[in-house]
Amino acid sequence: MSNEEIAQMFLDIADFLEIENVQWEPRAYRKAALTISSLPVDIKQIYEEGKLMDLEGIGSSISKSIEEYIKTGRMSKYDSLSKKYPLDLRAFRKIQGMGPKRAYALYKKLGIRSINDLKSALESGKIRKLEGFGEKSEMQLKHNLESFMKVKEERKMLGYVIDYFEALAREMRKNGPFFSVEIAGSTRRMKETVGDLDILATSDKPQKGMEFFTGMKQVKEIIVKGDTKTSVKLDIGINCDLRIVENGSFGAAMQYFTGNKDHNVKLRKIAISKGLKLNEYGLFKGSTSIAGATEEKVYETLGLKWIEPELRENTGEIEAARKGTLPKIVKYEEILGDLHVHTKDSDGANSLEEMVAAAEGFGHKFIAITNHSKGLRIANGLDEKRFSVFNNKIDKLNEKSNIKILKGVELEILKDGSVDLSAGVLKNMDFVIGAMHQNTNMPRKELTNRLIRAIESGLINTVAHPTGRKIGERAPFDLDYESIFEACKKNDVLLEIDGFPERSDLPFDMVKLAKVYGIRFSLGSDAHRDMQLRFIRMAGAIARRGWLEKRDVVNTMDYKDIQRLKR
DNA sequence: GCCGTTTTCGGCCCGACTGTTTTCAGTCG
Repeated sequence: MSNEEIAQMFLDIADFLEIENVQWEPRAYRKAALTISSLPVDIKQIYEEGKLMDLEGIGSSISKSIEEYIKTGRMSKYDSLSKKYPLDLRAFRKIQGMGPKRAYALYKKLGIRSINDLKSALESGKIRKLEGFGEKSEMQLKHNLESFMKVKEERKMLGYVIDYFEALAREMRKNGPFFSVEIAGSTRRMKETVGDLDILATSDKPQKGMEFFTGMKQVKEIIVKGDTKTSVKLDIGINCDLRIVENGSFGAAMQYFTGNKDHNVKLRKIAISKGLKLNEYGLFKGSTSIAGATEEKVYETLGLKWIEPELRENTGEIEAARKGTLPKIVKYEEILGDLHVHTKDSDGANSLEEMVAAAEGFGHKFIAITNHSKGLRIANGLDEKRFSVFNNKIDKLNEKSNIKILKGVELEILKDGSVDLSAGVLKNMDFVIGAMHQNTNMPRKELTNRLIRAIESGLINTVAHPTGRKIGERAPFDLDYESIFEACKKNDVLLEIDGFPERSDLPFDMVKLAKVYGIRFSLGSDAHRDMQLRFIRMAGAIARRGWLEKRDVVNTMDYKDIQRLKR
């Protein structure tokens, strides 16, 4: 049982109800599904605390369904509907242009239940003869089915594609018939993963703008093309939407296309409550636009302070903007260095000198080299002897280096919570990251105690990638995070935000939770080669999305103050 | 089915594009 499973069941129910032309309920179930799939904790835990109804979009009826499923492993509403409509909606949902109604029409008329059924029906040419379908629909479905089979459309990790995105926007600015070109959407919010790229432009020649865009070498395929909206598939396998608006609407459009959806819905409701209407073209009183050229004016007219894009997730930022209590989140340029970097002395690809030179190129003031310790054999971890030789090398390099190199280690936290290097060696280190890499499938209580013992040892500065999750690969550790946070606070131990894309750990929602405990954070790229130093930006993004301020992030301090951190 | 800065009842975001339609339904974001 997982949050995702329950979320999928609710999405199925929403589709079933849509087939039955039920009004509004599909929306309610979809909202509940979204809430559940984005929970940072197991929903069972929330159920056990009796707090299901506190969740957004979950009321008495849906919470009863969740309870039934947790207790019995079945959900009667889902069971009866899925019996009535035996369709593989989960697969169909992933095919562009295949909504619940079309799926049902195909089932009713041709008995299509699965992807395979759909495939053979398409091959036999039966679909084009159906009422409501035609040759073009059939072609389109064929095409979209193919791309579904080829790549199971997945989200990309932003850390890997953001440079490509920005280069694309730069090229449009430089050579296209646009006044301005800006990236919006989840990229602007700096979400860890993105499903597509949203670009917004202004131009007095929208048609020419769209021509230019669809003719770019990165564009592999045109999905839809109009004067204001065009969607394409890019060569890196991700869709890109371009919207062109007039200058007077640019702020409203930036607001609208930055999202997220819930944030926007709430803003529109505020507009309605003031007798106004908000859409991507502006904020309107009747048919008169009273704001729209800038985002600031749109927010201001709604009685809100402008909200940083990274905060726009409808997790309290609108209320804070109304009350004027928004945090002054840490700026990217306030992050002065990187506190988690490897060299080829353990499992990195570049030498110490190369990494330091690259860090200087990135504008860092300092960098902590944190190679693995001996317990992590697979990563060629260093023992006491190798560390003392390596640290001497750092001392020497520091004499001529333009940036400060901190002596660090990513220290293995063993099964019993002890660590694998002697206190003597650790004393000479500037920055110690404690990490669990092995035997992490222990029961929750044991794993929690193991980590707490390390936190209380007085030997580590920070807990590396605290949840251990890897996006799309590995689930987070089964830990009692509240106890971990309490222990960190009590012992003045930091939590790391690891910006390596697959890790993105702590995740931003847990950063926000941990901040409440008064914990401070260290940011690291976890770079294993020079170019990966760029991932510090992603760590900064998570910090911002977690509402952290400058004082919450030790990377904003002078290196001398980092050396003086308590251990 | 959910929710409350009008409301415990009566609303629920809204516009673009496409295809198969002679005026709109379905899908998407």
